[in-house]
Amino acid sequence: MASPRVFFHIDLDAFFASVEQLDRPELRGRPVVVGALPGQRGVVSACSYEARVFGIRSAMPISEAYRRCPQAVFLPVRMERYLEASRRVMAILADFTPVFQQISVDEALLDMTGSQGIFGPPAAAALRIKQRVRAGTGLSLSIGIAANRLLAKMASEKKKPDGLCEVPPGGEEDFVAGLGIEKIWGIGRKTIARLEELNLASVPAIRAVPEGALKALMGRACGSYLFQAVRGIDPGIHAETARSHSISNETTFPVDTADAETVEKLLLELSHQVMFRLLDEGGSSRTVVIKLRTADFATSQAQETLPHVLSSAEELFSVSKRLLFARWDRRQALRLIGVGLAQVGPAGDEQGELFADASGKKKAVEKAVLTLRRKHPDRAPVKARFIEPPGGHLPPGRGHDTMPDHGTHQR
DNA sequence: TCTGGGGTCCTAGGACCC
DNA sequence: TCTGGGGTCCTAGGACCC
Repeated sequence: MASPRVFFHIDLDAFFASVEQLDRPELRGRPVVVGALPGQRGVVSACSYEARVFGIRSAMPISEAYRRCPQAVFLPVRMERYLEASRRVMAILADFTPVFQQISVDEALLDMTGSQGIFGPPAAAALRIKQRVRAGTGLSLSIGIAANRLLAKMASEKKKPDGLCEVPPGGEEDFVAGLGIEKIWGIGRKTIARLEELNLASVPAIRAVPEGALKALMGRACGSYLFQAVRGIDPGIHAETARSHSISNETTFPVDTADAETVEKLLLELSHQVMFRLLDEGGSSRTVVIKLRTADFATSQAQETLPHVLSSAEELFSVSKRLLFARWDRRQALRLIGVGLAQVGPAGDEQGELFADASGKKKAVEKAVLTLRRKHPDRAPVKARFIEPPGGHLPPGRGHDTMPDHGTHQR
């Protein structure tokens, strides 16, 4: 007979802000907001619990955060540092089980099924994890324990910060019944609004609806998801199976622009960033995606699948440029542009062949650029024709290369 | 409130093939 | 000339999460 499964969901508390407070003791006990700086376009990436007292939250516009608490310490995102701290925490967590899934910079899922013989009851193991992470890194975290990933995830939310919450075996339905629907993972603003319209804005109300009716009202996938989630059944969040994925980089202009050359320059840089990441992970893709957001915040995407695998940043640039300029109504200023690759899979033989002949040279150039970027991550590659004559200057705000930002919520 | 950046999964319609 | 049903690939958009 199989023993009941035991999952731990680990969530680092106010992660980015906690790392800043760790590095700078004078910030401890003070409201700290990590993200855009006041005056810039952007949002809160993470904030300390002291800042939350003022109503500051992740994803809030920075202007709003400043209005609520001008005396807070506003800091830029130092992703390299957070990634380093994250790696140290994850290494400790991985010591506790071979079945370990990192979900984001500040979250992990541990399958602790059958670990009782080594660590004792789940709660005792969880306390050991918290102690070891605190001793090893100075960071605090919250742990949710349950029989599946969905419940473990919702449990870790419940007692933050520095919390421990266990859903006892058999207590699954009661646990979910005690939650507001906004606490259920996967149910966001739009779904709540729709459920309210239908007078179904509570767990018991949703439970009373048969699965078929729920699917008819909310759509097949959403209905089926809701039916299971309100009963504490994991509909399959965070599957382990590796699938094709996507890689993208996007940037909001400091000021909206309708200048083609400015747009093109950024597009070139984004193409390099994306291709760099593709080569770095040894992936390949045939599908180019561009994204644009106009001054009125309307956002759209266009994509094109090529008959062959992308072979260079130059090619990515030329395809994305064609797509973007076909989409862009030049009377409208742009707020943001993005470049991405979809359906990224492992690089196969087709790529080897491709690089072996015609594009071998390009690939060599690409590799050289990659190496350069590793050595000088602060410098963006610029095409010769974009380099300004002596005395000229590079466009503002585009002079540096950023690591991908891994999110906002409750860091 | 004047709204970042990086992702995932789902849907619906059209093209094309058998 | 009008008619199937199923499958795959592609595109655009939407919801959600960190």
